[in-house]
Amino acid sequence: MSTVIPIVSHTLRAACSSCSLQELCLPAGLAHDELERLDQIVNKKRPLKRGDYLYRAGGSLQSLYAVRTGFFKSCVMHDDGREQVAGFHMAGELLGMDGIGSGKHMCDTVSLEDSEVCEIPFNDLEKLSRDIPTLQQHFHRIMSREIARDYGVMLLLGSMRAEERLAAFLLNLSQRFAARGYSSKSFLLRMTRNEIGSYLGLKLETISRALSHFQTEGIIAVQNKSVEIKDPDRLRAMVSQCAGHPQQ
Amino acid sequence: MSTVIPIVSHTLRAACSSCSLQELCLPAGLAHDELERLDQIVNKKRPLKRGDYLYRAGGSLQSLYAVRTGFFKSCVMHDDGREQVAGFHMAGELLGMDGIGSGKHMCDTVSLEDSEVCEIPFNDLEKLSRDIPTLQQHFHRIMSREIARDYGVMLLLGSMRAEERLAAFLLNLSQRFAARGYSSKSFLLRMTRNEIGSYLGLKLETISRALSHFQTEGIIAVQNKSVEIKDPDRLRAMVSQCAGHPQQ
DNA sequence: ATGCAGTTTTGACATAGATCAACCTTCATG
DNA sequence: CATGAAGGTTGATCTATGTCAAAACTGCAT
Repeated sequence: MSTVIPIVSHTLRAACSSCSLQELCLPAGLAHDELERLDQIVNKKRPLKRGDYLYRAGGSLQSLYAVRTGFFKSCVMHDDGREQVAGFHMAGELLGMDGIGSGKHMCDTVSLEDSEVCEIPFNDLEKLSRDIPTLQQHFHRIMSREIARDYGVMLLLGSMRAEERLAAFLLNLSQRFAARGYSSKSFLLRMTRNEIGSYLGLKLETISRALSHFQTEGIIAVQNKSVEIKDPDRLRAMVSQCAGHPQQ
Repeated sequence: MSTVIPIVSHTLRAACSSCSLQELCLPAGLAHDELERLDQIVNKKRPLKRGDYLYRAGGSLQSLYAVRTGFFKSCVMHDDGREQVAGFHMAGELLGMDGIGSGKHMCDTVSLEDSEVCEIPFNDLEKLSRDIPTLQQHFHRIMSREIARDYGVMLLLGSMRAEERLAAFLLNLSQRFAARGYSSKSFLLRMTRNEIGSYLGLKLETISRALSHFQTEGIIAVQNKSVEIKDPDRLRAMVSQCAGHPQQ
C-alpha cells in the first residue's frame, strides 16, 4: 500500500472563519455566512522567509495582503536611493493599500522574520464589499485608520525630539503586542537599530544612545533585540509633555 | 411690484453634474445618470470665511467634504498643544477621510481663505457606492492616494534636508495648481511661513532663509505671499539628488 | 570550534537648523 | 491717515543630532 502525497499548489484557500486573528483583521464583525463568502476569495500564500519581498514598489497591485504570522517593514524609496521605513506591520494588519490609487505598489514590503500572509485579490474584495455592507464599512475603517496612523507619524517626525520619538515608538509597539495577546512589557524588536532610525527620521547611533539612556534611567531594560518596559508611565510622560517642548 | 428675496437654507443641493471640478473630484469617471444620483446626496454648504473651522478634532464625523473653492489646512494636535500641519487642501480635494476609522475627526481643518465646500454625508456615500461600482472604485483610489501622499510626506520629513523639503513643497504646489488650470510658474502662498514650517517640520525662520536663498540663486522670485518659479529644473534637481544627501 | 559579516555601542567632533533678538513690512481698523 | 498687530527678514549664537571612527558583540556558515 503506497501513501499518496498530494501535490499542493502554492496558494491554498484560507479560512478566515477559523482564524484567531479574525477580530483584528479584515473579517472583523462579519456574520458567519459572510465570513464563508470571504473565505472563498482569500488565499493563503506560501510562507515568506526573512528578507523576502512580499511586493516591490512599482509592481502592479493585484491583491492586498493580511499578515497571518511574522513581521514586515514597508520602505518608500527616493529617486536617488535614499530609503525610508514607512511602517512596521504585524499579525492582523492589512498591507498594500497605498497602491490602490495608481494600480502600482508605492513601497517595498519585506519580511523581517519568517512570515505568512493571506492574499486578498483586490477586485474580488471590491466586488464582495458591494454585497456585504459590514465588509465595506470595515474596509473603509481600515484604510482610514492607516491615514490616521500616518498623521501620527507626521506629528512624530515633524515635531518631536529624538527621545520622544523613540518613547512613542516603544509605546506603540507595546500596545500592538498587547492587542494581540502578547506581553506589553516585554518583547523582541524584530528590526535593526538602523530600521528604527529610518522610521523615526534618526540615525542608528541616536537610537542606540537613546535606548542606553532609557536603560540607565531605569525606564527600560534592553539587551540586543529584547526590550522590557520597566516604567511605562515615564515613557508616556516623555511623549506628552517634554518640558516646554523646544524642538531640535 | 415687490421683489421677493427667497430665504435660502444653509445647505443647498450641489450639482456635481455641472461642476467644473468633476474630473478632479469624487465624481471622476461617473456616467451621466450616476452623476445625477450623486447630486442627490451632496449638499453645498454655506461659504466659510478665512479662519473658519470646517471641523474640529474630536468632533463626530458625519460627512466628508470636497473643496469647491478656496484653500484649507489640516492640523493634528499633540496632547500638550503642539500642533503640526498635516496637509494643505485645494479645490477638488476630499477632506475628512482620517476620521472614518474612529467616527471622529482626527484633525482640525481650517479655511485659509474664503472658501466653499460640498458636504457628502458619509453613510449615503457608502450606500451609493455599493450601487455604483465606478464610484466605489474611485473612492477607494482617493483614499489610497491620501495614504500614498502621506508616505511621501514621511519621506520628506524623515530624510530630506531643509532646502530639499521646501523645494519639494514648492514643486508639489506648482503641480497641483497646474492640474487645476492655474499657472504652475506663478502663484500665491495661501499659508504663512509658520504654517509652511509646521508642515515641513522646520521653523519659520528656516523657511524664510531658504526662500531668500532660492531667490538669490535665481531659482525663484518671492515677494510676500507671491512666488514665481524661475528655474523649475534646478528645484527638481534639489529634491532628487542633493549631493550624497548627508542628513542633518 | 573558527571566522567573518553584519550589527551595536561608545566617544570625539562637526554642523544644520533651532533659538533669541531686533527690526522691518503689510494690512486691517478706527 | 494713523495705529497696532501679525507676519516676515536677518543676524548672532546655541545645541541636538549627525558624522566619523574604533572596538565589541552576535550569530550564521564553514
